Parts: sequence; C-alpha cells; structure tokens
Amino acid sequence: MESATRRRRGRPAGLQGADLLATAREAMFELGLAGTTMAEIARRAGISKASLYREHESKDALFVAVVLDWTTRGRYAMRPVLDALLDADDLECGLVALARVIQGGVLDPDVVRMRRMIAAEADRFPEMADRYVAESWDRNILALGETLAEVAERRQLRITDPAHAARQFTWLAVGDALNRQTLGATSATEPQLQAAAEGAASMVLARYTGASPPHHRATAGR
Amino acid sequence: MESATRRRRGRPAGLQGADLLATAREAMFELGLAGTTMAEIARRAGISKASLYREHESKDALFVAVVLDWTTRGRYAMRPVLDALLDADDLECGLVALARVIQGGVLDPDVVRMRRMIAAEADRFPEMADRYVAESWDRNILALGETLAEVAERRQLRITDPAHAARQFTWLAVGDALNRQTLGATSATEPQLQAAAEGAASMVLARYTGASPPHHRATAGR
DNA sequence: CCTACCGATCGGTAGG
DNA sequence: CCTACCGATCGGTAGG
Repeated sequence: MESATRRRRGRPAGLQGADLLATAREAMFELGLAGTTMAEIARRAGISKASLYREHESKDALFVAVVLDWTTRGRYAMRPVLDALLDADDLECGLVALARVIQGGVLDPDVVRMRRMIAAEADRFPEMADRYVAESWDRNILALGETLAEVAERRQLRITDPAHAARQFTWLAVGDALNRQTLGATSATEPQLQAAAEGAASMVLARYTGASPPHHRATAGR
Repeated sequence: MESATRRRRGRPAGLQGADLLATAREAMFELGLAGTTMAEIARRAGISKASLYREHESKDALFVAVVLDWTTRGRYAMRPVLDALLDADDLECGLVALARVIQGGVLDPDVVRMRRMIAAEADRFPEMADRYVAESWDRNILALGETLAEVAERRQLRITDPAHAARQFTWLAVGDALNRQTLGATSATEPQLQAAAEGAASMVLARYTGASPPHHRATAGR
C-alpha cells in the first residue's frame, strides 16, 4: 500500500521542481505571501520542511523562484491572438477583439494576485521586478507593436512608433479595469470592459488613420 | 528642559489624532506594513503602546484609519490644474501640461507606496479599497471629465461621454509609467513621460476633433 | 500611562 | 553504507 507511492528506492515520494513551484504558487495566491508558511507549502507538496529547504534555501529564494517560473510561462501569451489580428477582415472589429483578449489576460485573477505580490515585495527584489516587467510585459507590448506595424503597412495607417502605439492601445483597453482590480475595488462590469475595448480601437484608428502628424496642432476656435 | 514639551498638565506629551496618523503613515511608507510594529509607531509618536491601542484598537484598524485619512486629503487634488486647462490658449499645450501634472501626482513615490499597501491588503478590507478608488480616483476623473466637457463646448470637440474621455486621457498619460513604478521595475525616463503626455494629448484631440462618430467604421483598403 | 510579559507562531536547522 | 526524509525543537519576535 504505502510502498505503491515509492516506485523506486531512494526517490522522494513528494513533489519536486516545477510541480513544487506550482504548489508554492497556489499556496501564495490563496494565503498571501506572508500568510504562506514553509510548513504549509511542504505539507501540500507531501514533503518535509527539510526537503523543501534542500531545494530552496529560504522562503525569499522560493518566492523569487515562483515569480521567475511564472514570468517564463507568460512570455509568449499574446502570439496566437496577434496572428488572428493579421487575418481579420474588419480592422476595427479585429482590434476590439484583441482588446478583449488582452483584458482577459491582464485582468485574470491570478495575474492580478501575482502583480500584487511582486509590487508588495518590489523593493526587496528589484532585479526580479525588472525581469517580470521586461519578459511578461514589454515583450508582449513589443510583439503587439510589430503586429500593428504590419497591419499599418497593409492598410493606410501611419504608425511611426509601433511600440508606443501598442502601449497606448493596451492602456486604453485595460487601464481603468486593472486599476480597480489591483486596488481591490468593485470590478469593472462587462459593458465597461466592452466600452473600453471599443474606445481603444476607435481611438487608435482615429489617431493613426489619415494625415494627422504626430504633433497635431490644436485647432483653436472661439 | 523636559517639561518644555508639556505645556499643560494632564495633556499627553506625545502625538494624537491627525499627527499620530501621519507618523504611522510615514512609518508604514518607510518599513512596509508588515515591517512596521505597533511598538515602533508608539516610539515615533512619543507615546506608549498602551496609549496607541487606546486610540486605535488594532493594527488593522490603525491601517484603515491611515488609508482613509490619506484618501480624504487627496480628494480635490486636481482642481487647480483643471482650472488652468480652461484658461489655456493652445488646447494641445494645455493638455500636455495637464498630463504632466497628472503624472506627477499619480507617480509620486508616496502615492505609489500607498497604492501598493492598499492592493496588498485589498482582500481583507474591501470597503476601504472601494472608498479609496471612489474618492481618490473616480472623483478626480469625474472632475477632469467635466473640464473636458466644458472645453469641448467652447471648441469644436465632440465628446459624448466626458468621463470616458477623461479615463482615456489619464491612462494614456500614466499607464505605462505607473505600471513600471508599481511593479518596482526601472522607472520611466523623463523623455518617456513627455512622449506619453504628448501622445495622450494628440490622441484625444485626434479622436474627438472633427466628425468621427463614436463607432468609427474601419476604412479597410487593400 | 508604562513596563513587563503572555501565548502563539514564524523561518530555519539540529540529530537520528 | 548511503541517500532521502522526518519529528522535534531551536532562537528570535510579533501583536496585544
């Protein structure tokens, strides 16, 4: 019975490596970083604290490992949706759909929880924070920018700085909702999300369609 | 010498009320919420832990009091700058200047620290989070929306939903920089902030100038 | 109003 | 004999 869990002699019955990191991550999501004890993580993983410490030399090191593991997993999250935009017949509809997907990704409860933990501990682990933003955020913004540049080439859009346009689009789509959810206030409603997505699409089109130069002169009239 | 600090008999020598909250807030900014002990706050305020607990029945209650005090203080932060926009000769320049002021307010290190603490504890104090967002954020967005509506009336802008336009403008101005600073990554540079401010101004003007309806139809052309 | 102290619990490590 | 693992407990500190 008990020996069934040990298929080989000398090998641990509990979790290790990536599975251990996933277990630690789930515990941290559920209980918060401070509320998660090494004993609890060890318990969930089916190993002793001593074994846990053998893989991760401190709670801080384990936290960093959890964040970096998460960071790696989210690196290419946007790829498939970006390809869909390139195939879209109606550009505005494609942009609205893209905005909705970005919202879904960024506002995912686990993503927001992870962002909160990183923000809370940012001062203690600056390199970790840098890597998270660079790989999980900047990389996807850049990919979106490249896609926008390709779209612009096919249609009559004039995008001089694709990465800038990608940032603008993204923040129009998620800014308010992410702010509310991050701060723990009442979440944005479905119609609000839809309105933000449509607003992001029409705004980007209005700005980058036609001949308006980067430094558009205000047409003042009284 | 020592008696100089006690000007009246029977009155406490240490801090109370708003001064005590300010002291607690500074300690929390400096050491983090978890790192700030009630003993340390009492020490800084020149009172005993017992006196501290007489004014605030728990560390949680003190934290909530600190946040709500801070919330109240930031309620009308935007008023003066909005009046400046109404008097601006060149609308685009006025919008860029406004964006820079908003950046300065939202990206203020203490504001970001407070936001981090609220976010970290949001699940435990949902009503507190709601009040912070409503009074410190929504209220200012609404005020900006009213100002944009007034500007639109004087010029040829067509803003059907001023609050929506205010949110768009704000997130274009601060989104990326706030994200970086919140997550503790390398901060946005001065040129990046300036570019975001100019981008926000020109984008809002492009979207709300002329005849483009809210649901602008994509002009697809191959 | 304060010092002294409590019950509880943390991250980390010893011996076997 | 070794590797892998566990029960028990360490010193130090938190809120109250």
